[in-house]
Amino acid sequence: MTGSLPLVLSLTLDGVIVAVTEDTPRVLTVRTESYPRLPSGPLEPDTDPTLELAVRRWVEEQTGLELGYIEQLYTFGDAGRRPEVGDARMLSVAYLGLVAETDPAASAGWTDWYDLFPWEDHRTGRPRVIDDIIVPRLTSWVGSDRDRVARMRRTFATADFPWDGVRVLERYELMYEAGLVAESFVDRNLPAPNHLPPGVAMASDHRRIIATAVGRLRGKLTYRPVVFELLPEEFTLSVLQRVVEALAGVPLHKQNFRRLVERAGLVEGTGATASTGGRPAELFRFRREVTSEQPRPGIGRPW
Amino acid sequence: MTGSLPLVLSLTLDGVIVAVTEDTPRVLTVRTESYPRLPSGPLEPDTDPTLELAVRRWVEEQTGLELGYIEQLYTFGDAGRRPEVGDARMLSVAYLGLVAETDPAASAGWTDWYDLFPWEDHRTGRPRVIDDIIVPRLTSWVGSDRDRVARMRRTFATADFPWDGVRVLERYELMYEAGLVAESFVDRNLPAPNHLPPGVAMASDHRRIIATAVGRLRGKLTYRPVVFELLPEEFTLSVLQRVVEALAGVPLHKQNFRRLVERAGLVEGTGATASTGGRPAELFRFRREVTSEQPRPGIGRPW
DNA sequence: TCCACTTATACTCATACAGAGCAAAAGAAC
DNA sequence: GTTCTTTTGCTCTGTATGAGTATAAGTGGA
Repeated sequence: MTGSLPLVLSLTLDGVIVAVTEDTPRVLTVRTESYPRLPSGPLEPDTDPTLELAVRRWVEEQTGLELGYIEQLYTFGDAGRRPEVGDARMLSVAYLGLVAETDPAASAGWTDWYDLFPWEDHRTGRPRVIDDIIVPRLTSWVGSDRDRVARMRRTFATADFPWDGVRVLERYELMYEAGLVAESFVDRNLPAPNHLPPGVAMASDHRRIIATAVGRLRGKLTYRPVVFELLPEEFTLSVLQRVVEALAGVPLHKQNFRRLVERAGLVEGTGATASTGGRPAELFRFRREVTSEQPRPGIGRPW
Repeated sequence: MTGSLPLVLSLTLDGVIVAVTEDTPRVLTVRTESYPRLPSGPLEPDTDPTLELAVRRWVEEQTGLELGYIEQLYTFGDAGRRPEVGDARMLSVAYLGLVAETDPAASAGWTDWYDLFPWEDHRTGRPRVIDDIIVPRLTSWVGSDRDRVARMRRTFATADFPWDGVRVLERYELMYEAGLVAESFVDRNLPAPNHLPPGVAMASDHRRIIATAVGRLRGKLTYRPVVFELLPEEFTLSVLQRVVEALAGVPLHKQNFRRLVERAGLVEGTGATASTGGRPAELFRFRREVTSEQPRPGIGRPW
């Protein structure tokens, strides 16, 4: 037996590619026979000069999309994170990318954030599913464990705690531990029960990775002008607001949002207008110069 | 020749372990014949269940310290990040740990942040080295390149730009590119010139990793109560303030700092006092409960 | 043509909070 | 006691945010 030593360590790159269309944030996924997965593949040590370029390569190969903005998200490397693989130790470095939506190759498609995490969309109020299904089921799992009680309160905003859009991963992990997502069972080779709360499952720990990405992006919105990566060259302030709301998952006060964006010098009017069904709206474009003018541009933290 | 195939991929874990004593933030380093390095070592796929535990293990083996708080920092994996290694592709996952200072084993020691980055300490005003040495040398390297001009302005706060303590990595990278740190030369097997700005060099890209850690920690201070990991059980508000100032690298307004900390409910008095050379100060302790009370505790963002 | 409706935009007001400084309190050193 | 040092309490001001009111400028239908 020559040449094939057992692989003890393998490194995969996962891309969480986000776009927003029709007020819905979506993530790029690859279809499989079972659960959908993120575009991903191993690092080629000899030909991929950087991890980032490797992600770009895999995403393009599997979905046909060329990426613009991209940043490293997290490295996942716990033993048993992919029980389906067995002997090899899987490590994966996940990246977050943002694109203005375009059509991917046929083998790929877009999956709505809020199909993955229905409890995360608070734009039209607190989703019914939280108090109708999730909190009751969590409550019985939590029992009288002080720590679990605190986690539930803080993540799902029970007992007067305010909702914090950034805690996406904490919420997912709580539900995972409590056996409220399909992955809790799949990972242990158990059949998923019938009456789980809604929420599309994904392969491996990809839903967890996406939860990390959603939280990161929501946080970043408030202190870096990343939204503009998701928008066309020109846009109305309402469109901008709706994209931000879609990502943040909460509604924003329209007048104050405008004030914030304009005061921060993030945009400049183009003179042109777009008809909207009501009074026509002025078109704006992102002022790339803010980066070199303002100390830390971003869309404040009203949310 | 049997059994020794070329290693194509190796995974190392690096720990950036921070402590603050005598108003100086320090990072745990291991002495070597040449440049000091971070405690680090490869992942043992069969015995390290998680990356985090592997870091803890390596740090303890090499320095004798047991870690408390720890979080993942970044994964470095560019080809050529360790030119000294040659054929193997090195990947490293860095972690940031915080401890109340104790004595490490003899082979290890503490290195001051501000010996590594003398330009980062603005507690007693803008360091002379910036305008006397760094900015002049950068200016000639920058030339008329628009992008470089903007980077210098934003990172080193020239031309009325405010100083941003978080941009530690950006500053280090600018200096690296401009050939103002020893690593620029070491990495290319060139002898380092004599008249570099002050700043202790480290092995491999470890100074870059520490720069990442410093920036991350400075940022995190403002929205998570992490300082307390570095403090003893009981402390005066002045001690707390000095530790925060040491990390942030900027002076804080004493009265406002107190107001902030107390209003946030981060601490509670113990009744006891400590003599200080002036009026005795009350001793406080961290209120761990804030985590479950406040939505996002931290020490505001006055800095 | 006029009216109802929709969306965009301008402005106001109360409150909270950050930045800055003054002043008193409580000990130590002499 | 007096002086010095550090802690602690409090005030004042400007600015940013949260929330709401009012007006502008289109569309579509009666």
